[in-house]
Amino acid sequence: MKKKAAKIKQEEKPRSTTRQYSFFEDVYAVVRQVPKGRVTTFGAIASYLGTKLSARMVGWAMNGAHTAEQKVPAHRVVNRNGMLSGKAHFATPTLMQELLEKEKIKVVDDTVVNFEKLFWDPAVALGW
DNA sequence: GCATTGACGAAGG
DNA sequence: CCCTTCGCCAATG
Repeated sequence: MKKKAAKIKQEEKPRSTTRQYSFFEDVYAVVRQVPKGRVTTFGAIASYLGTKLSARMVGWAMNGAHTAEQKVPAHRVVNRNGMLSGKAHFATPTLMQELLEKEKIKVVDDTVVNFEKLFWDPAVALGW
């Protein structure tokens, strides 16, 4: 992977509007690294990127995920409850769940079963 | 350029 | 325990 968000923390980026993608790429990079059969949360990603206080931005980044050139396994990203909060943003309301089930992840009532066990923390997996 | 919104999250009522 | 409010920051109207 050419792009990595491994050491964004030390990156001192200007808050200029010139960023355009920096933030988004970081999110995509992390999400793409989520192992199959695992899930992560907006908060975990946000925290890893150093913007834990604004998990919403991660959501926004995901909003543009479908326009990303490279696929982004957005279905592996759920909210802190393990709920498929973004399922409504997929092509079909059931697509997200189907993709997860394809990875052996059980989904009941729009929530990932054994979410705590399947939770993949980028801060830990990628090395904080 | 101000107001509203949003795939979140934590706290308060 | 359910619902509302607030914070965060970028995008959009």
